[in-house]
Amino acid sequence: MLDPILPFSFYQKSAPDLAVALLGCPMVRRIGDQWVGGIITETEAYTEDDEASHSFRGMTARNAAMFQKPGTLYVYRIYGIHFCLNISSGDEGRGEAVLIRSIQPLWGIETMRKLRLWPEPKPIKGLCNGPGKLAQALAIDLSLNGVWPGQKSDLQLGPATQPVEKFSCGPRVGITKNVERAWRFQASTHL
DNA sequence: CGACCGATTGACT
DNA sequence: GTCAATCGGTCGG
Repeated sequence: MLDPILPFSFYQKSAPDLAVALLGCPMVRRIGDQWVGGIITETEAYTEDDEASHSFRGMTARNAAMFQKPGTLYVYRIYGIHFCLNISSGDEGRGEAVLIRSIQPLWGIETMRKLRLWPEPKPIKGLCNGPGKLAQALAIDLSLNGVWPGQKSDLQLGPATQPVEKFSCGPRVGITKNVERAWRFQASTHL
């Protein structure tokens, strides 16, 4: 587990600001009595006025967590087979969130490898570098949807030990609307 | 109610 | 480069 964890006030930022602030932060997930995870390296921001966002057409049963208090986890199923992890941002009642796209795996790599069904040794690089892969490696599913990542939670985030000084912006991946909005953020240094 | 599509991935040509 | 896997939201009849 992490100590300290990110406080509520950390999440009280606009989605793009939070997306940048989360770069370099550790994220861990409890698997049995073990904690696995790594450092966040890539994020994307989504807001209510954004056609590419699930919250664009208002609150539904699926996206309700986006409108809950900052920090609340929003997990949804994509293409019927994968899960994506998001973190609610902005004020409560606003449908904003940050998609966690990639982490640098650091802790419990063997456990994550098993969860990803990797019998053979492969480059660690491909273990968590994508929202679906990340969710599989950390066993993220709908049981985490709506959860606030606190001290007692099975998923926790902490302040960056070594803040990210350089990052790049670019178009978000896999969307067809608002493609000109460069709200994908990637840490430049591999930490 | 049915058709279509999506904040993805991995296997295959 | 193409394509299937397969769930739930959205839109049209």
